[in-house]
This record gives sequence, structure tokens and C-alpha cells, in this order.
Amino acid sequence: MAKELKELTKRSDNYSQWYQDLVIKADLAENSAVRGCMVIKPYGYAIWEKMQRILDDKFKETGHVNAYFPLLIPKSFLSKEAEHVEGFAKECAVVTHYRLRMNADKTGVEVDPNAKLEEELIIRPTSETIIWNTYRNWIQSYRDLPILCNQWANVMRWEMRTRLFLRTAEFLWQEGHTAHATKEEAEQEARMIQDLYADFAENYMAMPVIKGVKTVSERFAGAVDTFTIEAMMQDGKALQAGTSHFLGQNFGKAFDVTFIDKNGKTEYAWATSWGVSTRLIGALIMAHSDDNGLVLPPHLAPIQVVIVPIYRNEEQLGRISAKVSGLVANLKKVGVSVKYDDSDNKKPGWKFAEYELKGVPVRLAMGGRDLENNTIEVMRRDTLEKETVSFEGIEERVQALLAEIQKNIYQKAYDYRAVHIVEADTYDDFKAKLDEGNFILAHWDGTLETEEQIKDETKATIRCIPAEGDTTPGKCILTGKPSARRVLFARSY
RNA sequence: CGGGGUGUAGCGCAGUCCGGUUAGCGCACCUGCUUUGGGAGCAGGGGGUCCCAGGUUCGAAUCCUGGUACCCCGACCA
Repeated sequence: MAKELKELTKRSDNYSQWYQDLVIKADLAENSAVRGCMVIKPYGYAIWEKMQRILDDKFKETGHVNAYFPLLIPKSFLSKEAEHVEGFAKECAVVTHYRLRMNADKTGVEVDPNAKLEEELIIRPTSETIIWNTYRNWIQSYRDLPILCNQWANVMRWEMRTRLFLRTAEFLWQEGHTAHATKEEAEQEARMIQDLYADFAENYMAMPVIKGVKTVSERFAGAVDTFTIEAMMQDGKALQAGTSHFLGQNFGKAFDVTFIDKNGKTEYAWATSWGVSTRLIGALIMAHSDDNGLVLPPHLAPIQVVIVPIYRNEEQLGRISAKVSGLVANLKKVGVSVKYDDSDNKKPGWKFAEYELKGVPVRLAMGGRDLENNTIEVMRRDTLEKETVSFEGIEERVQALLAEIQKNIYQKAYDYRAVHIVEADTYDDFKAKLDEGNFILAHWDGTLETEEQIKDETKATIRCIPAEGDTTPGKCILTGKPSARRVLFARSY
């Protein structure tokens, strides 16, 4: 029995440990030799590749193109936009030298002090600065606009505490950077991307999200408005799954990016930036997994269907293989990713447990009994239900089941969230409901001080001012002062 | 950067308080036979700078001093 695994992945005692163990056991990632960085293992990377492909298509459909900008950013670039520096300066890795040399006793290398850089280079924590420095050369006239670029890249932020996928020192992401001739167009772009992210989260990740706008204190450094999608994890904590920023003319002004408009007037370009990262993999894990391992939505599962043969001898295996080979081909033909695992160094029971741990949505098993009866066993990962069905028409059944699992996983996450979003009208009630693992809709007087005090006392932050929902005014939960509407509070990752 | 904890085989750990044969257990690995419908059983086998440096001692995984790495809880953050 899988005693060891069961012990390690028991969620009850420590959700954080459960998550960490799950990532490692399911073969998604591991800590690297470099502090705070992670190795994304092949199975974990396959999930990221699926996400990339889907998102990339969506970006292209909405008129964007891919480009690539340098990893290293001159230090001076970072000081050009005041708020941006403020936000990122304390977590930047800095390149100071360009050469090593043998040390005196020839036992290793040391930094060559003669190779000190005149100007230090920053390893990008995000690319606004170097991209806007480049855009200056690309933009002269309103005819050059809009520029709708995206890049797939790695970035580095020297976080004090890290956790696999959720907050690593280095992470992979896409960052879109657009330049526009008008404020309205840029704002519309930022909102459109927020919708695109929400669509991806809900329809592909099967993870319901709340769209909204960040408060001043939670806003991206250098943005005028930050649009967010917030997801609920199974411990009731919030995870920011994607952000889209309307940057106004802040970067246009900082990097002197101007253009001549239709009336011959010089104007600063309007900007947006937006991104999602490998954190989405962490979100996917925490949103759906159970104590048996991952539960992956079919749209993102690297393996959607696994077929396990159960046999007593070579001859029987041969008959099973012959019988399922057509099935494998048919499923592949309709775009289902299927793995026939006939490896003979693992027993069926081991394989069952292994593919459950990896979150494979559908498992088919065929043995001697099935050969005789012309049947096959079907197991669905989301509910762990299994049934033995006729082999005829199994392709259609599998396809329908995949669609149903996709829907069911979403519904389950949605239902969980529905009972864990509650309203609170007194501060005591607020604290009590927060401790029970809820998102809380409550009134807030709109001041930074109140937001800070609630954060200090309860560790809850305003996740967003929701785009939809109740907008009736009320009284602030802490101060009793007038509040325009309820906002969303939660503890977060 | 503060508070706590842990470094012993690939992984997970016991042994440390109270120094004493050859450093042990589970998983994994290798060989053989039997097995295969929920992480197989039996038998045999391989694998260790006990985090590093120094000290105490007849003798150190164990005691002392210094260092270092990682994990957890805060502060910080996508």
C-alpha cells in the first residue's frame, strides 16, 4: 500500500506541506541548488506548454505578436519611473562583473576585480523599462500605433521566502507590453486582457475567478490601474492568478516615448502591461487536487487518457495490446492524448496509483475478464468512480467523459467557492469568518489607513474591488464611515 | 532581517540527552524464484567524507567552539 504517500499528502495538518509534497511527489518540480529557484520537471513543464499554446493562440487572435527583449537591464533604466523603482529595487539581482579568473592557489575561480562593469546590470524583474526604452525608437507617428507585443521569458525577483510555483526567485511567464495613441484604447486593451485571462482560468483551468480592480496600495508599481483575477484555493486563501495594468503615460513620459498625433500635436504614448506566470500551475494544483494527488482538467492534462493492461503472461498481453491498438489510434485521431502503459516492470496497482497521483483524467483498464466479455474498465479521476462498460463505442464514451470531467471540476471549485464567499457587517464577524477560510465581502471607507490596519490585525488584504456584484453603499466595517460599496477581502498567497 | 527547527545511503528517518564492538531501519536499487483486477511475496546482495573546520578524549555521529546549508513561522511579494 501507498502508506508513505498517504501520510505525506494528508492535508489536515499542514496545507502548505501538503502542497509542497504534492508538487514533488507528482513529479512536477523540485528545489534547485540555487536558492529559491526550482527545477520544472518534464511532467510539470508539459502542463506549462499546454498553457502556453492556448494563451499564445488567444494573444494572436487578438492581434498581438511575439518578440524578445534582453535579460539584462542597465541599472539607470530602473530609476526612470519613480514608483517602479520603489516597487522593484529591493528584490533585484545585480550583475557587477563580466569575468572570472583562477584564484591564487589554483583551486577554483574568483571574481576578477579588474572586470568591474562601469554600469551594473539588473536581471529583469519585469521588462517595462527596457521595452519602453526600445519603443522610443519604434514610435514617431500615430501611424506607428498601436504596438501590441508579448514576450515569453524568465524573470527574477529575489524574494525573501519562496515556494514551488507560487513564488520562486526565477519564474517563467509571458509579459505583454502595448503602446497606444489614446487613453481609451489602452484602457480597453487592459480590460480585454483581463477578460482573456478570466476566460482561460475558467474554461481551461476549470478555476472560477473574480475579476476586479486593485486598490492603490495593491497596485502594480508604476500603474494607474491594476486589473486582477483572483482565485480561491481549497484552504480559503486567495491567489492572484493574473494581472493586467493600465499604465497611463507613466512609462511614455519616463522614457520619452512621443508621437505626432493626427492634429500634428506631440503626445506621450499610452501603455499597458500584463502577465501570467508558472504560478498558474500552482493555482491549478491547489484549486483541484485531493489526497490522492493531482486532479487535472482535461484541457490541460498532458496525458488525458491512460490505458493499463492487466495480464498473466506474454500471450495475454499480446491479445490485449492488439485489442486496444485500434482504440489508441482512434483516440489520437480525434485529438485525445492517450498513453498505453504496457511497461512490464510495474504492476497494475502501482500504475493505478501513479496515474492518479499525476492527475490523469481518465483511466482505462483491460484484463482477461474484459477480453472474454468484450468490456473495458473506465475510471474517472475527479470522482474516482469506476465502471465496466462495453468495448464498443468506447471512443465516444471517453470523449464525452472528458468533457464532463472538465465541467465537473469547474463546478466543484465553483460550488466550494460559492459557500466560502460571505458578507460580514461587523469587525468581529469579519475576523471569525476569515478564520473559517472565507473570502469576505465587506464595506470599506476607501482609506489607506483602514486597509493597513485591517491587514495588520487580520492578515487580510483587499483582493480587489469586484467588477460585478453588489454596489449598494454602507458603513465601513472598521471605522463606521460611509462606504461606496463592498470590496473583497481575503488572506492570500 | 528576527524567532524556531533540521543536516546520518538516492529519498524519508532512528541513534545524539548518558561517548564504547563492524552506524541501523523503511522505501528505492541489483539478482533469483513465485506473482500481476489497487503501490506484490520470499531469499540473497550493493551502497555511508554521519554538513564543514578545529578542539576534548585511549576512543566522537554523540561532548565543546566556530562556520555553513536547508526547512518552518513572521516582515516582503506575481
